[in-house]
Amino acid sequence: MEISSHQSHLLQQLNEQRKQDLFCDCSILVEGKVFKAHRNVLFASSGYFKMLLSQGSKEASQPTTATFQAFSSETFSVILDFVYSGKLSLTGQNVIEVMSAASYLQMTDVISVCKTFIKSSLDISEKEKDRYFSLSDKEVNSNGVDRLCLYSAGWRTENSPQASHLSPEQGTCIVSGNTWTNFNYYPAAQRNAQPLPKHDQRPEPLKKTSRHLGLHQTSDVLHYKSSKLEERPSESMSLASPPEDDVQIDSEGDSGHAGYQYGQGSDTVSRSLAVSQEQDSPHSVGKSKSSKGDEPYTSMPSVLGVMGNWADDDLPRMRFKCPFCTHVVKRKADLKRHLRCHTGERPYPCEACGKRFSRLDHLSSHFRTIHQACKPICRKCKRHVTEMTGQVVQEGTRRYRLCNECLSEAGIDSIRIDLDTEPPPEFPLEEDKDSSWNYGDDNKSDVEIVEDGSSDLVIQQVDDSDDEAEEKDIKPNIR
DNA sequence: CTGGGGAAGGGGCCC
DNA sequence: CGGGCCCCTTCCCCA
Repeated sequence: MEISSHQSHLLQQLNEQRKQDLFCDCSILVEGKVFKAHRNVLFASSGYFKMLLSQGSKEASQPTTATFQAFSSETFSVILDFVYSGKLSLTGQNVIEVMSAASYLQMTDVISVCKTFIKSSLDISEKEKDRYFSLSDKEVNSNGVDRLCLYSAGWRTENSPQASHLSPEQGTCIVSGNTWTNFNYYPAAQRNAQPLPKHDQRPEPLKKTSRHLGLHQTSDVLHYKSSKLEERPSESMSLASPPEDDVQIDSEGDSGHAGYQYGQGSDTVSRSLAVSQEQDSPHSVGKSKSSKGDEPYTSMPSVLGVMGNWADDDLPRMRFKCPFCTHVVKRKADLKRHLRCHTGERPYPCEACGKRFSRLDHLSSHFRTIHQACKPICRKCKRHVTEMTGQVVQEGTRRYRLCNECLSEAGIDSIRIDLDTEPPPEFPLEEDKDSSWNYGDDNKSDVEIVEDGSSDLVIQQVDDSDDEAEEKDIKPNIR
C-alpha cells in the first residue's frame, strides 16, 4: 500500500528542516550569502553536488562548504527552493540565469524546464503575432489590450528587479495561469503561498548576454511595472481583460524605441510605445498555448511584430522585438540570430578546435583566423609575408604566419613537418543542436585544452594550395 | 597598473 | 531567409 502524500510530506519536512537549519550539514556560499542544506538532498538533486560530495565522502562527518561565483544568490535560491519543493520559480528575467546555473550544477530537469519555458514564450509570441496580423486596426485597438496584458503577465515581472517586493500572488511570474501551464511547477493551490526569491537585475553570470537582460531599463520603467503589479493580482493579469490603461507600460526609459505604435490610426497614438517595450505584440489568452518544436527557432517568433511609424516616413514598418530585452530588429532572421545571445545556443562548432559559435560567420572568421592563417602577416614582426618570405606555423590547431627572419630567430624551423604526414586535429563530434547547448564558459575549457599545443608546433610552407587542401580536412562546420 | 593587439561576439545590412 | 561582410564593442592576454 502506497501513501501518495508521503513523498511530498517528506520533502516538505526536509524543507522545513532546511529553513530551520535543522540537521543541515552543507553550507553553500553564493555572493556572500550562506545557504544551508542537506548534503543528501543536494547529492540526489544535482550532478555537480553528487560529484562534489562524492569526492568528500570520506569526511562525511564534517560539514561541507561549497562556494559559487558563477551565479547570483537569487538564482541559487530559486534552484534550492526547487530542490526542496519541486517548484521552480521561473521568470522571463531569471530563466537565462537559472538555466545557466542549472547547467553548472548539472540539473538536467531544470535545464529542460528552462528551455521549454523559453521555447514556449516564443511560441506564444508567434501565435500572438499571427493573430495580430489577422486583425484590422480597429480590432487591434479594441482587442489588443487583452492580449497585451496577458503578455505582460508573462514578462512583466521578469523585467522587474523589484519582484521581491511583490506579494506572492503577484509572483505569478512563476509562470502561472493558463499561459504558462507547461512550466508551472507550482501546484495551483500552492502558488499563492510560495514566497518568491528576489530577482534583482543582476548581469552575471551570463556576462555576454547581460547587456540584453533588462539592463536597458530605467528605474522609472521598473517602478511603474512594480506599481502596476501591485494593483492587480496575478490571476487577473493573465486571464481577465483589464482596462486599456493597463497596457500603457511606460517605456520612456528606452528612448530608442519611442514612436512605436499599434496600428496606424490616430487613436493608437496614446498607446504609442507603451506597448513597444514589454508588450509590443498583441496577445490572446485563448491562443497562448505553447506548441512544441524540436528546434527552438523553427517556429520562431517573430517574437513580436510591431508596426511602427517612423519619423522619416509614415509607412508602417515591421519590427521584431526581443522578448528578453528591449532590442528591436527589422528582420525576423536578425531576431533569431539575436536570440542566441540570450539562449546561449551555439550551433556551429569549429571542427578544428571544438569551440562553438552562435553564428556561422563568426565560425568562419574564427576558422580563417585561427586555423588557416589567412592573414599574410608575420605574427611576430607584423610584416607582410609572402609564400617566399614566410611560413605557416602550426601550434596545436592554431596556425599563424611567421616571416623567415622571425622563424630563424625563434629557432623553431627544426620542427618543420610535412603536412602530408601531419594529420589534421581530431574534430569533436558535432552534437545535437537541441541537447548540446553550451552555456557559460564551458567552451573555454575545450579551447584551452585543445589549443594547448605548444608541443605540437608545426611549420609548413606558405602555400595556398596547401591551405586549400588542408581546408578539405579542416573546415568549419559550414552547412 | 596600463596600454596595445587579437579574438570573440553583436548589430546592420547587402546579396 | 540564409549567408556573409563590415563595423563596432568588449574581453582577455601580454609586454
